[in-house]
Amino acid sequence: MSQDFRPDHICAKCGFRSSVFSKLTDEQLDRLTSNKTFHFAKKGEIVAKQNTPIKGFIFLRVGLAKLTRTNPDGREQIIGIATPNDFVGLLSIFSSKNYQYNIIAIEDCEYCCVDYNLVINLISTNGDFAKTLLEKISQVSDLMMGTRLDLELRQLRGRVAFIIFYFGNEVYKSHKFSLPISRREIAELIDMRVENVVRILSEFRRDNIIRIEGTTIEIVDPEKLHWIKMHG
Amino acid sequence: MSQDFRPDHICAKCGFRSSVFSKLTDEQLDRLTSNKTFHFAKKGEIVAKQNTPIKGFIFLRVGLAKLTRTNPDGREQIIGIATPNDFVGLLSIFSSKNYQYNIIAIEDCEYCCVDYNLVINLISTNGDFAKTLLEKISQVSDLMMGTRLDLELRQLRGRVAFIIFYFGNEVYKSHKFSLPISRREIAELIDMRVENVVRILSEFRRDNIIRIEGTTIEIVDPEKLHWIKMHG
DNA sequence: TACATATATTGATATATATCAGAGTTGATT
DNA sequence: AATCAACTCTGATATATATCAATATATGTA
Repeated sequence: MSQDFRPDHICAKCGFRSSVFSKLTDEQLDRLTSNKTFHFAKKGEIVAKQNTPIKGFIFLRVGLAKLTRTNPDGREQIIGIATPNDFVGLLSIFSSKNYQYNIIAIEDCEYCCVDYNLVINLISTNGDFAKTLLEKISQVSDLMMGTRLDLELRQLRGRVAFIIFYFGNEVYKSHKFSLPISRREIAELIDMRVENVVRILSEFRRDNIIRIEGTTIEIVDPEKLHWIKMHG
Repeated sequence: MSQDFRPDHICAKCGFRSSVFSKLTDEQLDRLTSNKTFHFAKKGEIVAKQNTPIKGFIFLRVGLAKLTRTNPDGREQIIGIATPNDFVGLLSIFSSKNYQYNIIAIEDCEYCCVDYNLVINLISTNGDFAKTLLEKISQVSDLMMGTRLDLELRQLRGRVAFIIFYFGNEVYKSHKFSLPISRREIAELIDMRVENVVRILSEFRRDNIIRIEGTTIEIVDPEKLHWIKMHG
């Protein structure tokens, strides 16, 4: 985890300006800019660790990260994937002094960390900002909960189709993309076993629904994939 | 859903006073009191309906309610149980104009409904209140998400044990209680089939872990139940 | 009371998923 | 080049869960 203050990075010009921080005054935004730190994380590096103190708000600018949870029995669970311009770990940031999840880069990442107390202060002094933040938190948690509930209804084929669809349509917005996570991680993300992930991917390939070359996946038959996602 | 203004119910003396509304001034609390409505809902009655406009913040005072979701394929999913002094439907209230879930009484309920715009106004004008509300929302969503993730890891026996434990320890705080939901509803809550709920309950009874008399359940062997909850 | 309707229960069977075993593949390190 | 570890893949088998069928029990209602 390297750090770089990058004075050239002005929060006002950042992608976040348009969403959560849109209601801040110029003065407040300046304060934000001078109280943030800029970081890099290489693929595999830990951005935040479960059960360690929350230092600040983490905003993912570039790359992908996974949110994971290590269970008492040692089993790893991936809760979700964070994409650029996401608040990460927003869910638990107000309910606990510690991160509830691990945040781990699954692609090389750039992210900002904004001081916790500054944001708390902004909430108290800027009601519109507080409201915008509430909306954002509500959206994030709603989306995550909805995704988990959707997944629970599906059986394995449907879940695998779901996750391929997700990366193709939501993350990379292309029918051909390089899967950023291993088969094991897919299994951890959609609550199944590695062998079955592999098996079903092979099945999809055999049925000409997808093409697989190394880590690259190409969706050949989106309609069939979508059907499986909905009815599999 | 009957309505009753009950002038004798002063928000300042309500259970909520101590949690979310603790940071309000007396004047603000007065405004709250005069802008809330008081309601009853009999067991089975709908308090709020999925995809209908959000009227206000619903605070459950007495009774239990279930949060449900009707899926495209008609399958019903219970997301969670709301207990007295809970905000209900808090998750999506800021992210959508419509309720994302149904709220249905599973016991006779009393609840308050506070005008949406008033709360929004309080957020903008009272930073400490905004912060408290953020914390509460964060807690609620964290708890719900954690519960879903916990359930996903378990197989059927573990899930059934989980839910009996939940009602005994969290809701009724007694080893003997009357189950407020049907077998079907248990199945919808922990994502399994009615027949298997029944089967596993019978199994628990046969193994002298619980006793069943009609809707009444008595936890006879809490240790064994807890073991199954954790390792089943 | 009698009827219709939802719920509860159990057993037999089919299906879905996990587990186990083994072999091929890749990537990093020495 | 050799080695190791993690990942990928496939087949055989065991286990968990869903489905189907049938009956019993409750619950509400005309």
